[in-house]
Amino acid sequence: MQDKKLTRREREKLRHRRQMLVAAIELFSEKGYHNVSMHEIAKRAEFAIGTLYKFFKNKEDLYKALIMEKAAEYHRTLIRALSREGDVLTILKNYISAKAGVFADDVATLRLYFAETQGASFNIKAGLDQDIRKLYDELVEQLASTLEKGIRKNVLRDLNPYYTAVALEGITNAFLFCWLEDPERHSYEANAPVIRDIFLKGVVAE
Amino acid sequence: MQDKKLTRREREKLRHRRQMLVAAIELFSEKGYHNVSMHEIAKRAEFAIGTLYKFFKNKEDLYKALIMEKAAEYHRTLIRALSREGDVLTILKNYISAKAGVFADDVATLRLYFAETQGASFNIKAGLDQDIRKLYDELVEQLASTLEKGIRKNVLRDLNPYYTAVALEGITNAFLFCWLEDPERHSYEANAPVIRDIFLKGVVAE
Amino acid sequence: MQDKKLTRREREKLRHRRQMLVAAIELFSEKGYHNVSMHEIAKRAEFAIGTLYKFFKNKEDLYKALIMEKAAEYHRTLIRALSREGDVLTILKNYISAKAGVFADDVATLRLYFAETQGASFNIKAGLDQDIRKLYDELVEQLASTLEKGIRKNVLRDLNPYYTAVALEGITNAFLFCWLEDPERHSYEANAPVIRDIFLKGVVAE
Amino acid sequence: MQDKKLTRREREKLRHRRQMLVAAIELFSEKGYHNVSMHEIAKRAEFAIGTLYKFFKNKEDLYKALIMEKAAEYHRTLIRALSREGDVLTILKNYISAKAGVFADDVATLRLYFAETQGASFNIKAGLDQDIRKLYDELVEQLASTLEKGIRKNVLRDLNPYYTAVALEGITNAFLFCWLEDPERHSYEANAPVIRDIFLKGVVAE
DNA sequence: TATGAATGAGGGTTCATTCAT
DNA sequence: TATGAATGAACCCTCATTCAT
Repeated sequence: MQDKKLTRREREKLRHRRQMLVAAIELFSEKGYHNVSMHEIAKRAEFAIGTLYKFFKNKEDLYKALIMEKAAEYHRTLIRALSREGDVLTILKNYISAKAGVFADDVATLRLYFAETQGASFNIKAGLDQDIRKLYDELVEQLASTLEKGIRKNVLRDLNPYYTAVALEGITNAFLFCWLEDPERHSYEANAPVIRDIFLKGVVAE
Repeated sequence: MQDKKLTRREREKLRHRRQMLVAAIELFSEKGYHNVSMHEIAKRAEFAIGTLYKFFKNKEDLYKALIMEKAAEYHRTLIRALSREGDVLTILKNYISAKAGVFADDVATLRLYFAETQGASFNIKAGLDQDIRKLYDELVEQLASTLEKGIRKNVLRDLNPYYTAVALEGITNAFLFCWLEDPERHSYEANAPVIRDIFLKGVVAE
Repeated sequence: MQDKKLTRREREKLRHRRQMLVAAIELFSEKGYHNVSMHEIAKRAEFAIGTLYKFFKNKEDLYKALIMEKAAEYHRTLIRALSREGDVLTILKNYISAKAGVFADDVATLRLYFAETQGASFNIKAGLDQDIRKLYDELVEQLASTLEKGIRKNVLRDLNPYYTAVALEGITNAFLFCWLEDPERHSYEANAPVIRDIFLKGVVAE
Repeated sequence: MQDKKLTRREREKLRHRRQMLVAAIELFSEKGYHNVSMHEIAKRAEFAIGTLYKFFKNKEDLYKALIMEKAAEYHRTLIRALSREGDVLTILKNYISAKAGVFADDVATLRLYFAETQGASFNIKAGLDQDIRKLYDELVEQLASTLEKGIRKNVLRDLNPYYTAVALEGITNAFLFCWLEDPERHSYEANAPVIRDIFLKGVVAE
């Protein structure tokens, strides 16, 4: 966050690290973890292979760092959207919109995130699975507790909050996926109202 | 389909092929495409490596055959559910239930199917993506046209049929995924009513 | 031992294994474990690198197999020499001669054996050290017990049998080493009488 | 030798060099030449890698410097022991004792020295072999000439002086090796009388 | 036809060494 | 002079695929 107090050397190092991560995200997102070699990443980042290994212990480590940094940011944003003051319906609307924001200009990362969370990832890195799932579970719980609040206030119908959260996730991710597959045709932002329309109509009381 | 008219030789061959595919599904589903070797598959199927290659041109071919056979069956079942006579709401209810039926006792294949369709699969086999997506698109179109029928008959609200179909897919897949991750805790069948409740409430007119 | 009952395939496999070990011994002996690559060994043995790995799990495994096979043979021969019937002095003379026999036409292996046992080997393979040392310790114990017999019979002076065994090993190995360094100048066989002369004179009673 | 006339700068430099060599000896002795990296040595010596290379042209150079300095000291001590005035038997007794003195409190270096001289060292540095062997050969020659003197004076039996020297080296090294492997159990100093007993009994006249 | 030994390209990783600061 | 980031050759090993039997 605060690069200010770093020496020039340290700032350079951080910049280099970021360059490597950018190259890696691009390649992993284009071709998938197993179809990208460390040499390829190094080349794209314009560093020698040895330099790459100075920054990341090994390929799995690099991948994990990359995924976890992005996932943490994503979840932080969404948790924040759910934590804001206000009535439940507004919070849910904001939440639906916020989902687009995080990856707005970063389809590559979204692809990776989906590959990891939706696609029955196969333990690329032992532990990554667990770590990322923990984040995801936290998010769903938070969403469920928001929904529960709405139910208690009779704003929402009396549905199982957990499964309602799952349903909302399902819908929003489906639209994100549409956008991912063909960003020209399917704008997530433009479709957010559709999501709200269907989902909220399905869950609000009365 | 019709093993009857085949010679014993041909029947044997088909049986062997099936044995290989079963071994492959198990392994791919446990460990993912890139973490399974052809030798491993051959061994599990109790054939020599050379024999495996007599049946499948290469690893990608084997994988594609496997995925496409299952996907075709899956889509056939769902398309059939959508093609039945009857009122739209009943069709939709049946459709939601049918989704569970296909993979009822075959989590392994479901995992693979999800990895391939939800998880931003990375062109394991050039072309597989296209082929499977074509099936999927057909399904969504068919679903959309069913919904459209409902809209025309004023059974459903006037929503964009395509995106409504996307939303339904999103919800049902989310529940399938829950089941996949923890079959003990999250029975898809038991949750089908929740899906209907939320989704149909969201889309039916009045 | 008994190749007779093996199929042709199996005999071929054994022959190939032997060819690989021969290539490996030559190279390791010329340049040392760390200065020889698996590719080099494969090339010298006229096999592809992958074939080498079909026979040996990894480089350490190959090395260990090689060393242990030779060491076992060496120790078997010497133990046999010590186990023969007869008076102690004859046994010792035979033992001294036998030391040459094993490596008579295989300087390469002797070099490796010395590197491993005399040269403070640095655990090329965890466990190799232990395994080979166990063999060596057995040998020294056996030698010590032979000497002890001689002492009890008053054929030898009353010396500590273990350290006397160590001394004999030291002398014989020193001569083997001479031969190893310059086989033309220092024949072990020709020098065996010198060893007997000095050592036996030093230890016999009277 | 003479640090006195050196400037502070030069004295510092020498101290640094010594620190590096100490770190290197420890590591090489623990793990062997090939299992120690230059970075490791630099770190242990608490210098930057670049600084290490200011002092030693490369890894081989560092190793050679280290080995040769120790070897030179060792041989100097032994040659001195052989050069003293006095009767041959006393000289030999002193020589046997002196062998322990050099490495008395430096097992690390002894390990390296043995790895290099007994263990069929594999030309870690082209030339090191030759250089160290030259020292060794000088020592054996000197020892042989001492023995020859004894033979001429009829103090020793009429044996080949060179091979007798080889035998003495063999015995003493075997005991040093015992001590090296298990310093608790096998004290070289305590065993020196055994060596003298066996060896001298074997070589003295009458 | 079924077999499995053999192949070798290619990938992950290490580490001695250099050089700009 | 001391530093340590950067380099890239070279190594170990895997595995999809072929082909003689």
